[in-house]
Amino acid sequence: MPADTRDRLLDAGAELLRRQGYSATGVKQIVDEARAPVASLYHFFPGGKEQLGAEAICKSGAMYELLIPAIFDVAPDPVTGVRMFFAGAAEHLEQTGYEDACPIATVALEVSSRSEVMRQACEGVFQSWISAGLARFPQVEARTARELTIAMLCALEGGFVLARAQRSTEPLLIAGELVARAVEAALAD
Amino acid sequence: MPADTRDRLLDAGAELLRRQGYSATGVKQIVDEARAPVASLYHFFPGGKEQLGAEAICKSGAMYELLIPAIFDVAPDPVTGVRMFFAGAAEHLEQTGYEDACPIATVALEVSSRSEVMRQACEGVFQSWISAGLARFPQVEARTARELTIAMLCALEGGFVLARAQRSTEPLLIAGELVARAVEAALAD
DNA sequence: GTCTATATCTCGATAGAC
DNA sequence: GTCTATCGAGATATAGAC
Repeated sequence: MPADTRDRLLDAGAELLRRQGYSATGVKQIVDEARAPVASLYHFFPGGKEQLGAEAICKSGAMYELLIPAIFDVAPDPVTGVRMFFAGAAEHLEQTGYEDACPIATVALEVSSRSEVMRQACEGVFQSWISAGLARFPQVEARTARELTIAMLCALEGGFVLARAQRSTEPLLIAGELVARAVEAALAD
Repeated sequence: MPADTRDRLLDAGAELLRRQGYSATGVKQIVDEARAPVASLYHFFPGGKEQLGAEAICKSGAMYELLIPAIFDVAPDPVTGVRMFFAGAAEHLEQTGYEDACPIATVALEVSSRSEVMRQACEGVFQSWISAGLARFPQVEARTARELTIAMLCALEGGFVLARAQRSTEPLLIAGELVARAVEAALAD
């Protein structure tokens, strides 16, 4: 039983946005991938490509956010959690031929100056990730937890940039180790 | 005395790639910005948009690379150098309305899976940045210097991603502080 | 090297029948 | 909700005169 057309469009859009970004992704490509007629896209998303894109970003963001507790909850401690998080990202990236990195990073860089709708969608996702990450560092004070989370996200996103260009997981793992040690130091205080 | 047409095309292309990425930048837009005829683009760059793009990325990369010694040389020590580097990036980003971030990051994410020519151009730039950064940490052993440099670039690139989406320099400064402390710790060993 | 003109294609989006 | 057909614009690239 296939998901309904609206869901298929969102999922197809999300996947294409993740891999090629917003500008390079055409509505034709989305509907083909979703096996949906063109008219359906404009039926479900009267705002066209931009509305579909924004909703796809939000959905991707919510899915990806679930990884944070999923990984940290099985880790023995936050430091190990950080290492596992980056190792998992590196493994997935490699297994997908360096295609599946962050679901929103490309779009965030691309359209932040060109579409306020898309930019705000990305901003919302980052905010939700920061909130979710914050909760993983209850041992330190709120301000420190916030900074550690933001630093972790920066390291992760930047790691993806270098890793995709170099077709190597090395930058991602080095960035992860940097964050792990920072968390370690914060917990020691 | 204006630069010759080829240079103007490269500079215009580099600026547009930095701000909007590869897919969103049209050749028409490049020649308009460069005040050059369309035919000139194909005269100087027979490989079309892709060749111009790759050369623009390389040129941007070489320019940006000069910032590394320019900043670190006037800094009293590497730790301060790192802080100044991130502060400078944050200031420039803010002053340009969050437009001028990394000249190659957007392209690196966008086309790494779609154009091998462009991907290799980005990879080459990152390699050269790593080499240049390495030389700024002569106090530690080569392996550590390399890891610090890569971590710094990851933090910088990721900081740009979050900063552009959030229209705030906060992520960039937090990421810079993370790296500064890591350098501090490495120098203390 | 630069000009004008254009070929060919794909883009996002819409119309109207069903 | 889905179909077919198509709009107008803009994309990359090329041709041929100068």
